[in-house]
Amino acid sequence: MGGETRAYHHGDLRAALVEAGLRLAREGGAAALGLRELTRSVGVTPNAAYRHFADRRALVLAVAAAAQDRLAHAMLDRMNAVPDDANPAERALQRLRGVGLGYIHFAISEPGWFELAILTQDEPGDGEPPPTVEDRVAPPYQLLLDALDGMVDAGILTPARRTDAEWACWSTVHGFADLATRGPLQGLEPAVMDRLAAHVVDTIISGLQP
Amino acid sequence: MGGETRAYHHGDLRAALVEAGLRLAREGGAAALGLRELTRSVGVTPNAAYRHFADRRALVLAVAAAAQDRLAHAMLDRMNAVPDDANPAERALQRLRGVGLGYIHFAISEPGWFELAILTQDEPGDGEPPPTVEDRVAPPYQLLLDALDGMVDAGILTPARRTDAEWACWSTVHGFADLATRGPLQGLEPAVMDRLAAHVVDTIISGLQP
DNA sequence: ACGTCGGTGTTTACGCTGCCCACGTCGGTC
DNA sequence: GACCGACGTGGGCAGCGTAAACACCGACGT
Repeated sequence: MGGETRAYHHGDLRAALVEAGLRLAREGGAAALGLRELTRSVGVTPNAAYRHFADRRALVLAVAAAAQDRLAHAMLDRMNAVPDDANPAERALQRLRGVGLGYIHFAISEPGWFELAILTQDEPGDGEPPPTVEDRVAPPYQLLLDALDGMVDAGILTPARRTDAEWACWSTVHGFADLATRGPLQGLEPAVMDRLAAHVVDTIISGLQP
Repeated sequence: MGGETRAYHHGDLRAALVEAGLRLAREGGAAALGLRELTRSVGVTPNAAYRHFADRRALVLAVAAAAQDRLAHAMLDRMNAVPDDANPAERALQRLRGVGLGYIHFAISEPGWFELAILTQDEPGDGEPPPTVEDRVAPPYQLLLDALDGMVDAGILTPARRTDAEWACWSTVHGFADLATRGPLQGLEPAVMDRLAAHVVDTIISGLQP
Protein backbone atom coordinates (compact mmCIF):
# COMPACT_ATOMS: atom_id res chain seq x y z
CA MET A 1 0.00 0.00 0.00
CA GLY A 2 2.59 2.71 0.77
CA GLY A 3 5.46 2.57 -1.69
CA GLU A 4 6.05 -1.12 -1.23
CA THR A 5 6.66 -2.91 -4.50
CA ARG A 6 6.25 -6.30 -3.02
CA ALA A 7 3.42 -8.04 -4.75
CA TYR A 8 3.77 -9.37 -8.26
CA HIS A 9 6.48 -7.40 -9.91
CA HIS A 10 9.82 -7.41 -8.27
CA GLY A 11 11.45 -4.01 -7.97
CA ASP A 12 14.64 -4.79 -9.81
CA LEU A 13 14.99 -8.52 -10.17
CA ARG A 14 18.16 -8.37 -12.19
CA ALA A 15 20.04 -6.49 -9.49
CA ALA A 16 18.52 -8.68 -6.82
CA LEU A 17 19.75 -11.80 -8.60
CA VAL A 18 23.28 -10.47 -8.92
CA GLU A 19 23.30 -9.48 -5.28
CA ALA A 20 22.04 -12.87 -4.20
CA GLY A 21 24.61 -14.42 -6.50
CA LEU A 22 27.40 -12.60 -4.70
CA ARG A 23 26.07 -13.81 -1.37
CA LEU A 24 25.84 -17.42 -2.53
CA ALA A 25 29.14 -17.43 -4.39
CA ARG A 26 31.02 -16.04 -1.40
CA GLU A 27 31.00 -19.54 0.00
CA GLY A 28 30.67 -22.17 -2.66
CA GLY A 29 32.08 -20.29 -5.61
CA ALA A 30 30.62 -20.50 -9.07
CA ALA A 31 29.19 -23.95 -8.41
CA ALA A 32 26.80 -22.45 -5.87
CA LEU A 33 25.17 -20.32 -8.55
CA GLY A 34 22.46 -22.72 -9.56
CA LEU A 35 19.69 -21.07 -11.47
CA ARG A 36 17.06 -22.65 -9.29
CA GLU A 37 18.79 -22.07 -5.98
CA LEU A 38 19.52 -18.50 -6.96
CA THR A 39 15.95 -17.62 -7.91
CA ARG A 40 14.70 -19.52 -4.89
CA SER A 41 16.81 -17.33 -2.64
CA VAL A 42 15.10 -14.23 -4.05
CA GLY A 43 11.68 -15.80 -3.73
CA VAL A 44 10.94 -16.08 -7.41
CA THR A 45 10.29 -18.76 -9.99
CA PRO A 46 13.34 -20.18 -11.80
CA ASN A 47 12.09 -19.03 -15.18
CA ALA A 48 11.81 -15.43 -14.02
CA ALA A 49 15.57 -15.16 -14.46
CA TYR A 50 15.19 -15.72 -18.18
CA ARG A 51 13.56 -12.30 -18.52
CA HIS A 52 16.88 -10.74 -17.55
CA PHE A 53 19.54 -13.23 -18.63
CA ALA A 54 19.84 -15.35 -21.74
CA ASP A 55 20.87 -18.43 -19.76
CA ARG A 56 22.63 -19.50 -16.61
CA ARG A 57 25.99 -18.63 -18.08
CA ALA A 58 24.99 -15.01 -18.62
CA LEU A 59 23.77 -14.78 -15.06
CA VAL A 60 27.02 -16.19 -13.73
CA LEU A 61 28.99 -13.75 -15.85
CA ALA A 62 26.99 -10.85 -14.45
CA VAL A 63 27.83 -11.97 -10.93
CA ALA A 64 31.41 -12.44 -12.06
CA ALA A 65 31.56 -8.84 -13.22
CA ALA A 66 30.39 -7.73 -9.80
CA ALA A 67 33.01 -9.91 -8.14
CA GLN A 68 35.68 -8.52 -10.42
CA ASP A 69 34.65 -5.06 -9.34
CA ARG A 70 35.19 -6.00 -5.71
CA LEU A 71 38.61 -7.34 -6.59
CA ALA A 72 39.54 -4.08 -8.29
CA HIS A 73 38.40 -2.09 -5.28
CA ALA A 74 40.35 -4.26 -2.88
CA MET A 75 43.48 -3.75 -4.96
CA LEU A 76 42.88 -0.03 -5.25
CA ASP A 77 42.46 0.33 -1.50
CA ARG A 78 45.72 -1.47 -0.96
CA MET A 79 47.49 0.73 -3.48
CA ASN A 80 46.14 3.93 -1.96
CA ALA A 81 47.19 2.80 1.47
CA VAL A 82 50.89 3.34 0.72
CA PRO A 83 52.04 6.56 2.35
CA ASP A 84 53.17 9.30 0.01
CA ASP A 85 55.73 10.84 2.33
CA ALA A 86 58.40 8.43 1.13
CA ASN A 87 60.57 9.16 -1.84
CA PRO A 88 58.96 8.60 -5.27
CA ALA A 89 60.98 5.51 -6.09
CA GLU A 90 60.07 3.79 -2.86
CA ARG A 91 56.47 4.85 -3.28
CA ALA A 92 56.25 3.45 -6.82
CA LEU A 93 57.75 0.20 -5.64
CA GLN A 94 55.34 -0.09 -2.73
CA ARG A 95 52.40 0.62 -4.99
CA LEU A 96 53.43 -2.19 -7.33
CA ARG A 97 53.82 -4.53 -4.38
CA GLY A 98 50.40 -3.41 -3.20
CA VAL A 99 48.79 -4.31 -6.50
CA GLY A 100 50.16 -7.81 -6.37
CA LEU A 101 49.63 -8.44 -2.69
CA GLY A 102 46.15 -6.96 -2.88
CA TYR A 103 45.27 -9.40 -5.66
CA ILE A 104 46.65 -12.31 -3.66
CA HIS A 105 45.05 -11.25 -0.41
CA PHE A 106 41.66 -10.93 -2.06
CA ALA A 107 41.99 -14.37 -3.59
CA ILE A 108 42.82 -15.95 -0.25
CA SER A 109 40.28 -14.12 1.86
CA GLU A 110 37.45 -14.38 -0.68
CA PRO A 111 38.16 -17.49 -2.75
CA GLY A 112 34.56 -17.80 -3.90
CA TRP A 113 34.50 -14.31 -5.35
CA PHE A 114 37.98 -14.73 -6.74
CA GLU A 115 36.97 -17.81 -8.70
CA LEU A 116 34.28 -15.73 -10.34
CA ALA A 117 36.41 -12.64 -10.87
CA ILE A 118 38.91 -14.46 -13.05
CA LEU A 119 36.28 -15.99 -15.32
CA THR A 120 36.80 -14.84 -18.86
CA GLN A 121 33.95 -12.53 -19.65
CA ASP A 122 33.46 -13.30 -23.33
CA GLU A 123 32.78 -16.77 -24.50
CA PRO A 124 35.09 -18.14 -27.20
CA GLY A 125 33.70 -18.14 -30.70
CA ASP A 126 30.90 -15.62 -30.50
CA GLY A 127 31.52 -12.53 -32.60
CA GLU A 128 33.91 -12.72 -35.53
CA PRO A 129 36.25 -9.88 -34.53
CA PRO A 130 39.32 -11.34 -32.84
CA PRO A 131 39.10 -9.58 -29.48
CA THR A 132 42.30 -7.77 -28.74
CA VAL A 133 43.99 -8.78 -25.55
CA GLU A 134 43.45 -5.27 -24.24
CA ASP A 135 39.74 -5.50 -25.00
CA ARG A 136 38.90 -8.41 -22.83
CA VAL A 137 41.11 -7.35 -20.00
CA ALA A 138 39.74 -6.35 -16.67
CA PRO A 139 39.85 -3.29 -14.41
CA PRO A 140 42.35 -4.97 -12.09
CA TYR A 141 44.68 -5.16 -15.05
CA GLN A 142 44.60 -1.38 -15.45
CA LEU A 143 45.83 -0.97 -11.89
CA LEU A 144 48.81 -3.15 -12.69
CA LEU A 145 49.60 -1.15 -15.81
CA ASP A 146 49.43 2.09 -13.86
CA ALA A 147 51.69 0.78 -11.13
CA LEU A 148 54.26 -0.35 -13.71
CA ASP A 149 54.13 2.98 -15.50
CA GLY A 150 54.71 4.59 -12.12
CA MET A 151 57.88 2.54 -11.79
CA VAL A 152 59.11 3.91 -15.10
CA ASP A 153 58.20 7.45 -14.10
CA ALA A 154 60.07 7.02 -10.84
CA GLY A 155 63.13 5.93 -12.80
CA ILE A 156 63.46 2.47 -11.27
CA LEU A 157 62.30 0.62 -14.35
CA THR A 158 63.74 1.23 -17.77
CA PRO A 159 61.28 1.51 -20.67
CA ALA A 160 62.93 -1.50 -22.27
CA ARG A 161 62.31 -3.62 -19.19
CA ARG A 162 58.82 -2.21 -18.98
CA THR A 163 57.84 -4.08 -22.14
CA ASP A 164 55.62 -7.07 -21.33
CA ALA A 165 56.41 -6.63 -17.65
CA GLU A 166 52.67 -6.75 -16.93
CA TRP A 167 52.45 -10.34 -18.09
CA ALA A 168 55.37 -11.45 -15.97
CA CYS A 169 53.88 -9.76 -12.92
CA TRP A 170 50.36 -10.92 -13.56
CA SER A 171 51.47 -14.48 -14.21
CA THR A 172 53.35 -14.66 -10.93
CA VAL A 173 50.71 -13.06 -8.80
CA HIS A 174 47.83 -14.90 -10.41
CA GLY A 175 49.69 -18.19 -10.27
CA PHE A 176 50.37 -17.77 -6.59
CA ALA A 177 46.73 -16.93 -5.97
CA ASP A 178 45.68 -20.07 -7.83
CA LEU A 179 48.14 -22.27 -5.95
CA ALA A 180 46.93 -20.76 -2.69
CA THR A 181 43.22 -21.18 -3.38
CA ARG A 182 42.93 -24.32 -5.49
CA GLY A 183 46.41 -25.78 -5.38
CA PRO A 184 48.92 -27.26 -2.97
CA LEU A 185 49.32 -24.07 -0.93
CA GLN A 186 45.71 -24.34 0.22
CA GLY A 187 45.23 -23.93 3.95
CA LEU A 188 48.73 -22.75 4.71
CA GLU A 189 49.19 -20.93 8.00
CA PRO A 190 48.18 -17.31 7.31
CA ALA A 191 51.45 -15.92 8.64
CA VAL A 192 53.49 -18.32 6.51
CA MET A 193 51.27 -17.60 3.54
CA ASP A 194 51.75 -13.84 3.82
CA ARG A 195 55.48 -14.19 4.16
CA LEU A 196 55.62 -16.49 1.15
CA ALA A 197 53.42 -14.21 -0.92
CA ALA A 198 55.64 -11.25 -0.16
CA HIS A 199 58.72 -13.24 -1.07
CA VAL A 200 57.27 -14.34 -4.38
CA VAL A 201 56.10 -10.86 -5.30
CA ASP A 202 59.49 -9.41 -4.42
CA THR A 203 61.19 -12.05 -6.52
CA ILE A 204 59.32 -11.20 -9.69
CA ILE A 205 59.74 -7.46 -9.12
CA SER A 206 63.44 -7.96 -8.66
CA GLY A 207 63.44 -9.91 -11.89
CA LEU A 208 62.21 -6.83 -13.70
CA GLN A 209 65.20 -4.75 -12.68
CA PRO A 210 68.45 -6.66 -13.08
CA MET B 1 37.16 -68.75 -27.81
CA GLY B 2 40.85 -68.27 -27.23
CA GLY B 3 41.54 -65.63 -24.63
CA GLU B 4 38.79 -63.22 -25.55
CA THR B 5 37.11 -61.82 -22.47
CA ARG B 6 34.51 -59.93 -24.35
CA ALA B 7 31.06 -61.08 -23.33
CA TYR B 8 29.65 -60.15 -19.97
CA HIS B 9 32.62 -59.18 -17.93
CA HIS B 10 34.68 -56.38 -19.24
CA GLY B 11 38.40 -57.06 -19.27
CA ASP B 12 39.50 -54.18 -17.12
CA LEU B 13 36.74 -51.65 -16.94
CA ARG B 14 38.59 -49.35 -14.60
CA ALA B 15 41.48 -48.89 -17.00
CA ALA B 16 39.09 -48.60 -19.92
CA LEU B 17 37.22 -45.81 -18.17
CA VAL B 18 40.36 -43.87 -17.42
CA GLU B 19 41.55 -44.27 -20.99
CA ALA B 20 38.20 -43.13 -22.36
CA GLY B 21 38.33 -40.28 -19.88
CA LEU B 22 41.64 -39.11 -21.28
CA ARG B 23 40.21 -39.24 -24.78
CA LEU B 24 37.11 -37.26 -23.84
CA ALA B 25 38.91 -34.75 -21.65
CA ARG B 26 41.46 -33.96 -24.34
CA GLU B 27 38.82 -31.77 -25.93
CA GLY B 28 36.28 -30.55 -23.47
CA GLY B 29 38.31 -30.74 -20.29
CA ALA B 30 36.91 -31.96 -17.00
CA ALA B 31 33.39 -30.91 -17.98
CA ALA B 32 33.39 -33.58 -20.68
CA LEU B 33 33.81 -36.31 -18.08
CA GLY B 34 30.16 -37.00 -17.47
CA LEU B 35 29.58 -40.30 -15.78
CA ARG B 36 26.94 -41.30 -18.28
CA GLU B 37 28.79 -40.12 -21.36
CA LEU B 38 31.93 -41.78 -20.12
CA THR B 39 30.37 -45.17 -19.49
CA ARG B 40 28.42 -44.85 -22.74
CA SER B 41 31.67 -44.42 -24.65
CA VAL B 42 32.92 -47.71 -23.23
CA GLY B 43 29.62 -49.42 -24.00
CA VAL B 44 28.58 -50.03 -20.44
CA THR B 45 25.81 -49.02 -18.09
CA PRO B 46 26.37 -45.85 -16.01
CA ASN B 47 26.24 -47.66 -12.71
CA ALA B 48 28.95 -50.09 -13.76
CA ALA B 49 31.43 -47.35 -12.95
CA TYR B 50 30.42 -47.50 -9.30
CA ARG B 51 32.08 -50.89 -8.98
CA HIS B 52 35.43 -49.18 -9.54
CA PHE B 53 34.96 -45.63 -8.30
CA ALA B 54 33.13 -44.25 -5.29
CA ASP B 55 31.55 -41.47 -7.29
CA ARG B 56 32.08 -39.26 -10.30
CA ARG B 57 34.65 -37.21 -8.44
CA ALA B 58 36.84 -40.24 -7.82
CA LEU B 59 36.64 -41.16 -11.48
CA VAL B 60 37.63 -37.66 -12.54
CA LEU B 61 40.54 -37.72 -10.10
CA ALA B 62 41.76 -41.00 -11.56
CA VAL B 63 41.76 -39.48 -15.03
CA ALA B 64 43.43 -36.42 -13.55
CA ALA B 65 46.25 -38.56 -12.21
CA ALA B 66 46.78 -39.99 -15.67
CA ALA B 67 46.81 -36.49 -17.16
CA GLN B 68 49.30 -35.36 -14.54
CA ASP B 69 51.51 -38.21 -15.54
CA ARG B 70 51.49 -37.03 -19.13
CA LEU B 71 52.39 -33.55 -17.96
CA ALA B 72 55.34 -34.87 -16.00
CA HIS B 73 56.55 -36.84 -19.01
CA ALA B 74 56.26 -33.83 -21.29
CA MET B 75 58.33 -31.78 -18.88
CA LEU B 76 60.88 -34.53 -18.43
CA ASP B 77 61.32 -34.88 -22.18
CA ARG B 78 61.92 -31.17 -22.46
CA MET B 79 64.46 -31.25 -19.64
CA ASN B 80 66.33 -34.17 -21.11
CA ALA B 81 66.45 -32.47 -24.47
CA VAL B 82 69.00 -29.92 -23.29
CA PRO B 83 72.43 -30.87 -24.60
CA ASP B 84 75.03 -31.75 -22.01
CA ASP B 85 78.03 -30.55 -23.93
CA ALA B 86 77.61 -27.02 -22.60
CA ASN B 87 79.18 -25.90 -19.38
CA PRO B 88 77.41 -27.01 -16.18
CA ALA B 89 76.06 -23.57 -15.33
CA GLU B 90 74.50 -23.08 -18.74
CA ARG B 91 73.15 -26.60 -18.64
CA ALA B 92 71.52 -26.11 -15.24
CA LEU B 93 69.95 -22.89 -16.42
CA GLN B 94 68.59 -24.47 -19.57
CA ARG B 95 67.15 -27.35 -17.62
CA LEU B 96 65.28 -24.95 -15.34
CA ARG B 97 63.98 -23.07 -18.36
CA GLY B 98 62.95 -26.40 -19.85
CA VAL B 99 60.91 -27.31 -16.80
CA GLY B 100 58.97 -24.08 -16.96
CA LEU B 101 58.54 -23.94 -20.71
CA GLY B 102 57.61 -27.61 -20.80
CA TYR B 103 54.87 -26.96 -18.28
CA ILE B 104 53.59 -24.00 -20.28
CA HIS B 105 53.82 -25.75 -23.62
CA PHE B 106 51.87 -28.71 -22.33
CA ALA B 107 49.17 -26.43 -20.95
CA ILE B 108 48.77 -24.64 -24.26
CA SER B 109 48.91 -27.66 -26.52
CA GLU B 110 46.73 -29.87 -24.31
CA PRO B 111 44.48 -27.54 -22.36
CA GLY B 112 41.95 -30.25 -21.59
CA TRP B 113 44.53 -32.49 -19.99
CA PHE B 114 46.15 -29.56 -18.26
CA GLU B 115 42.91 -28.57 -16.57
CA LEU B 116 42.75 -32.06 -15.13
CA ALA B 117 46.43 -32.28 -14.24
CA ILE B 118 46.26 -29.33 -11.88
CA LEU B 119 43.22 -30.60 -9.99
CA THR B 120 44.07 -31.06 -6.35
CA GLN B 121 44.07 -34.75 -5.71
CA ASP B 122 42.74 -34.87 -2.18
CA GLU B 123 39.46 -33.29 -1.29
CA PRO B 124 39.51 -30.78 1.55
CA GLY B 125 38.24 -32.01 4.87
CA ASP B 126 38.53 -35.76 4.52
CA GLY B 127 41.04 -37.28 6.90
CA GLU B 128 42.06 -35.31 9.97
CA PRO B 129 45.82 -35.25 9.39
CA PRO B 130 46.76 -31.88 7.94
CA PRO B 131 48.41 -33.00 4.71
CA THR B 132 51.86 -31.55 4.42
CA VAL B 133 52.45 -29.43 1.38
CA GLU B 134 55.04 -31.93 0.27
CA ASP B 135 52.55 -34.75 0.58
CA ARG B 136 49.98 -33.52 -1.85
CA VAL B 137 52.47 -32.28 -4.35
CA ALA B 138 52.80 -33.79 -7.75
CA PRO B 139 55.51 -35.43 -9.85
CA PRO B 140 55.92 -32.30 -11.98
CA TYR B 141 56.86 -30.50 -8.78
CA GLN B 142 59.77 -32.86 -8.21
CA LEU B 143 61.21 -31.96 -11.59
CA LEU B 144 61.18 -28.32 -10.58
CA LEU B 145 62.90 -29.07 -7.29
CA ASP B 146 65.58 -31.07 -9.08
CA ALA B 147 66.20 -28.31 -11.60
CA LEU B 148 66.56 -25.74 -8.84
CA ASP B 149 68.92 -27.95 -6.89
CA GLY B 150 70.91 -28.29 -10.08
CA MET B 151 71.21 -24.53 -10.19
CA VAL B 152 72.68 -24.56 -6.68
CA ASP B 153 75.08 -27.37 -7.58
CA ALA B 154 76.19 -25.44 -10.64
CA GLY B 155 76.95 -22.48 -8.41
CA ILE B 156 74.58 -20.03 -10.08
CA LEU B 157 72.06 -19.98 -7.26
CA THR B 158 73.04 -19.40 -3.66
CA PRO B 159 71.47 -21.68 -1.04
CA ALA B 160 69.88 -18.63 0.55
CA ARG B 161 68.17 -17.69 -2.71
CA ARG B 162 67.23 -21.28 -3.20
CA THR B 163 64.81 -21.09 -0.27
CA ASP B 164 61.20 -21.01 -1.46
CA ALA B 165 62.42 -20.44 -5.02
CA GLU B 166 60.17 -23.30 -6.13
CA TRP B 167 57.05 -21.35 -5.20
CA ALA B 168 58.14 -18.26 -7.06
CA CYS B 169 58.92 -20.32 -10.16
CA TRP B 170 55.82 -22.44 -9.97
CA SER B 171 53.60 -19.42 -9.39
CA THR B 172 54.93 -17.64 -12.45
CA VAL B 173 54.86 -20.59 -14.77
CA HIS B 174 51.50 -21.84 -13.58
CA GLY B 175 50.03 -18.38 -13.70
CA PHE B 176 51.16 -17.90 -17.27
CA ALA B 177 49.71 -21.25 -18.22
CA ASP B 178 46.40 -20.30 -16.66
CA LEU B 179 46.31 -16.90 -18.37
CA ALA B 180 47.14 -18.60 -21.66
CA THR B 181 44.51 -21.32 -21.39
CA ARG B 182 41.60 -19.77 -19.49
CA GLY B 183 42.55 -16.10 -19.30
CA PRO B 184 43.16 -13.10 -21.50
CA LEU B 185 46.13 -14.61 -23.32
CA GLN B 186 43.87 -17.25 -24.86
CA GLY B 187 44.31 -17.66 -28.58
CA LEU B 188 47.44 -15.58 -28.90
CA GLU B 189 49.50 -16.15 -32.02
CA PRO B 190 51.71 -19.18 -31.27
CA ALA B 191 54.91 -17.35 -32.16
CA VAL B 192 54.01 -14.41 -29.95
CA MET B 193 52.92 -16.75 -27.21
CA ASP B 194 56.23 -18.63 -27.23
CA ARG B 195 58.23 -15.45 -27.17
CA LEU B 196 56.16 -14.09 -24.30
CA ALA B 197 56.43 -17.33 -22.36
CA ALA B 198 60.20 -17.32 -22.73
CA HIS B 199 60.37 -13.72 -21.58
CA VAL B 200 58.24 -14.38 -18.52
CA VAL B 201 60.22 -17.46 -17.54
CA ASP B 202 63.49 -15.61 -17.97
CA THR B 203 62.18 -12.77 -15.84
CA ILE B 204 61.40 -14.95 -12.85
CA ILE B 205 64.65 -16.85 -13.17
CA SER B 206 66.55 -13.60 -13.25
CA GLY B 207 64.64 -12.58 -10.13
CA LEU B 208 66.13 -15.55 -8.31
CA GLN B 209 69.69 -14.42 -8.85
CA PRO B 210 70.23 -10.90 -7.44
C1' DA C 1 29.83 -82.94 -9.13
C1' DC C 2 27.57 -79.61 -6.59
C1' DG C 3 26.52 -75.60 -3.65
C1' DT C 4 28.09 -71.28 -2.36
C1' DC C 5 29.98 -66.84 -2.71
C1' DG C 6 32.30 -62.51 -4.01
C1' DG C 7 33.03 -59.61 -7.88
C1' DT C 8 30.81 -57.39 -11.80
C1' DG C 9 27.33 -55.33 -14.79
C1' DT C 10 22.15 -54.29 -15.35
C1' DT C 11 17.63 -52.51 -14.15
C1' DT C 12 14.67 -49.43 -12.16
C1' DA C 13 13.84 -45.34 -9.86
C1' DC C 14 14.51 -40.80 -7.36
C1' DG C 15 15.63 -36.03 -7.04
C1' DC C 16 17.96 -32.63 -9.08
C1' DT C 17 19.33 -29.47 -12.90
C1' DG C 18 18.99 -25.99 -17.06
C1' DC C 19 15.78 -24.80 -20.33
C1' DC C 20 11.43 -24.30 -23.54
C1' DC C 21 6.54 -23.18 -24.27
C1' DA C 22 2.07 -21.48 -23.16
C1' DC C 23 -0.38 -18.80 -19.92
C1' DG C 24 -1.59 -15.20 -16.24
C1' DT C 25 -0.89 -10.71 -14.53
C1' DC C 26 0.52 -6.24 -13.99
C1' DG C 27 1.53 -0.80 -15.32
C1' DG C 28 1.00 2.52 -18.60
C1' DT C 29 -0.99 4.62 -22.77
C1' DC C 30 -4.48 5.73 -26.54
C1' DG D 1 -12.09 1.30 -20.94
C1' DA D 2 -9.63 -1.67 -24.08
C1' DC D 3 -5.01 -2.68 -25.61
C1' DC D 4 -0.17 -3.86 -25.13
C1' DG D 5 4.41 -4.80 -23.86
C1' DA D 6 7.02 -6.13 -19.92
C1' DC D 7 7.34 -9.40 -16.30
C1' DG D 8 6.58 -13.46 -13.57
C1' DT D 9 4.16 -18.25 -13.29
C1' DG D 10 3.15 -23.11 -14.29
C1' DG D 11 3.91 -27.37 -16.49
C1' DG D 12 6.91 -30.27 -18.88
C1' DC D 13 11.21 -32.30 -21.01
C1' DA D 14 15.73 -34.32 -21.35
C1' DG D 15 19.72 -35.03 -18.95
C1' DC D 16 22.50 -35.63 -14.89
C1' DG D 17 24.61 -38.24 -10.55
C1' DT D 18 23.34 -41.69 -7.50
C1' DA D 19 21.01 -45.50 -4.61
C1' DA D 20 18.91 -50.27 -4.18
C1' DA D 21 17.69 -54.59 -5.88
C1' DC D 22 18.65 -57.97 -9.15
C1' DA D 23 21.19 -61.19 -12.81
C1' DC D 24 25.15 -63.30 -14.14
C1' DC D 25 29.80 -65.29 -14.03
C1' DG D 26 34.20 -67.54 -12.32
C1' DA D 27 36.31 -69.74 -8.60
C1' DC D 28 36.56 -72.27 -4.52
C1' DG D 29 35.41 -75.81 -0.82
C1' DT D 30 33.38 -80.12 0.09
